[in-house]
Amino acid sequence: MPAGRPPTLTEVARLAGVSLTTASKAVNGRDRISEATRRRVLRVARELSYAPNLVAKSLVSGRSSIIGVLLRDPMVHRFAMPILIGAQSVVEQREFSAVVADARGVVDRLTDLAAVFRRRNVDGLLVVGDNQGKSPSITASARIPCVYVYGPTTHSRDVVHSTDDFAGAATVVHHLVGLGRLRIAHVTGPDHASAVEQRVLGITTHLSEHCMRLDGDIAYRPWSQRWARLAARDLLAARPDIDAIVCGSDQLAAAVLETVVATGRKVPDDVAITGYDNWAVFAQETDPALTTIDMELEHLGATAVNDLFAMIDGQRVGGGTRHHEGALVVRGSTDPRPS
Amino acid sequence: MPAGRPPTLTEVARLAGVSLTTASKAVNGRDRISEATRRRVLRVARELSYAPNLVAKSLVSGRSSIIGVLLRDPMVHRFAMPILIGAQSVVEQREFSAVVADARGVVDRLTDLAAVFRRRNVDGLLVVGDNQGKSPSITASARIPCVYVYGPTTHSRDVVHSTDDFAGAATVVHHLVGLGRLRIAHVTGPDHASAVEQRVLGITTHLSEHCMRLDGDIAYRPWSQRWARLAARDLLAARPDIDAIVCGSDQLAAAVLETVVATGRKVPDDVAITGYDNWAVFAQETDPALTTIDMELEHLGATAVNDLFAMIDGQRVGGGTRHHEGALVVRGSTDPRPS
DNA sequence: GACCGTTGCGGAAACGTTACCTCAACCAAT
DNA sequence: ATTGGTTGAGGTAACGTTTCCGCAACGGTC
Repeated sequence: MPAGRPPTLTEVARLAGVSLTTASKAVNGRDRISEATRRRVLRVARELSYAPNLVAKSLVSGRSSIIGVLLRDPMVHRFAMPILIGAQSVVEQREFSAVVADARGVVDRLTDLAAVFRRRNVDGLLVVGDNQGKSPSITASARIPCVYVYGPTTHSRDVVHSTDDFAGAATVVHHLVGLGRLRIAHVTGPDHASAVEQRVLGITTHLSEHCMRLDGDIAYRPWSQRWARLAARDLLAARPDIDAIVCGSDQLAAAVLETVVATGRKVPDDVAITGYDNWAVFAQETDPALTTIDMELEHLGATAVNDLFAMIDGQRVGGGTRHHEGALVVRGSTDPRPS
Repeated sequence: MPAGRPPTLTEVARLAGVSLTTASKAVNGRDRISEATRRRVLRVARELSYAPNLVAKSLVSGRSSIIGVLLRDPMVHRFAMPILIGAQSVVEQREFSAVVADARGVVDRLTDLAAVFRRRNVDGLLVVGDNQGKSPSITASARIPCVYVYGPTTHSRDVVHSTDDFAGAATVVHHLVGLGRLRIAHVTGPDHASAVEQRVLGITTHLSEHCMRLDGDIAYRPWSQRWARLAARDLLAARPDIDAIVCGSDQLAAAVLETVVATGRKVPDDVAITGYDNWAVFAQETDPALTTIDMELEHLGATAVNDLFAMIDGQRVGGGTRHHEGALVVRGSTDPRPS
């Protein structure tokens, strides 16, 4: 029954017998309007199922209630999506929309994409980076509020929300030490990745507080089960009395666990194993399931966008990096209790 | 050095000594303007690094050069992201942008989100569904071009781009039969999923063309390695002479392969194993790696958006479902040649 | 009772752009 | 030389809002 074209505020005003200005005040909750008139206008608006043309609104106000989301590298599918979902939920609460683009790993494109978004009057930019290395700061060239998530930038005063890899890894070690594990080894990703580095630091720092150290050399490997299996085999050969293996990801941990079990050792009785990421298809599918760190990426995305909105609302938001600890998820690979 | 506010076309016109209208013609490549004037205007535009205000443009033209992307259920992370990437690349080529929202599995929200997008003047809608079941058609209520991807809708005349699960599964079987496999079993996902159903149909149809049939009962299981391991164990016990196992996903196949190898059988010599999805973290990490079907989701997304643009451009696009076959990727789990 | 502040409402401008129309100048054909 | 079509250019309306300002009515205060 509604006409082909959606109703305009002018039509609402005419039907309600008021001026365009008054109708605008009514629907926007402005003052200088009587309660009776407001109700009358709102009733007509509802009848026509009027909805403001956000484009026009944006033009006159200079604010679009759209934020731009820039994905540096969609290769990190698995991590970008939860962040996006978390961000999206906040965006929606605020009755904003999110336009999304990805730079396909070409960092220079971030600046170009930001420029396009600016022509669309976006009110802010969320840049989803990469915890393996730094993303270029586009804050200066963008001239609108920018928040970075899941990865550092080249500019230290940028507002960055990152996972706390140091603390996460330390938590894992704390858990293992609490269980009485003494000979702990580490199998992880490539050593040039900053997340890997931070986690190693977290592990070694925490261990040395207990006057302990990692057993054997740290196995820096590609993020691959194939390599993890080899690493585990080598490790068990070199250090047959190992009693815990901290892995840099659930993907690695799944392969390590499989290999350890294949040697006849019991998990967790003989060797406890931990992962990182709480990636369900790995963490919940091994036998026993993996103790791991959930980085709470949805929450990370949501928090980052909240900061972005604060900046959009004109509040002063201090620069620097916010670290999100994430949560330890204890499962059978370290804890023998039935889960 | 540019001023705080981006330059407007009016400013370009004034500096170039022409009227606003003429400047508009120049930058938009309209006719009724001399080549000399156009060049002069363009030069000034470049100097000021003028870029049209897309919001204003959208308001007057009624077209925003934005498309809306609706995710029915972000749970299917793994599949939605490549589709999004593929879609995005076409969107970008056309100098469009994409606004994204997800319905978090609540299908009714699709309609609401579509309404919000319409207030933003989006020129079309891409609905990313789910190959497990039907998504509600929002074509009628949206009143703008709609294309659905990765999952059927409730309305048969909708433009839908889907993976061809029937053909994909048939291709796999064809490959196995060509390798001389005679006793083929099937381990797959839950039987209420339409993709599962189609694949089973593809398998059985193709087999019966060769006067063959599946060996043993089809194992319908959750999408889980845990269940796949059990299924494989049962299968090998019931049919110890099986020589091929077709799996409904790489995730299942990885667990099945692991279990088969654990019984001392050689893959592919004794038992060939196939997956589905070409999900790298599974398909390329087993030993040997998995022969599988790559659904080419990026291409699927791109093709769907191309159709959407055709509709936006006013071309008539016939309703119905387009099936994308995907590609067979042969690896060591079926083919003994070194890869 | 004159004055002033408040309240309710509407007129008009502004946002930056495109589309439509008009107008003058020019060239070619009658 | 008049006509008629084409070309380059500009004036103006329109898109749907919000915001600024003005105006009338009203109530209270000295």
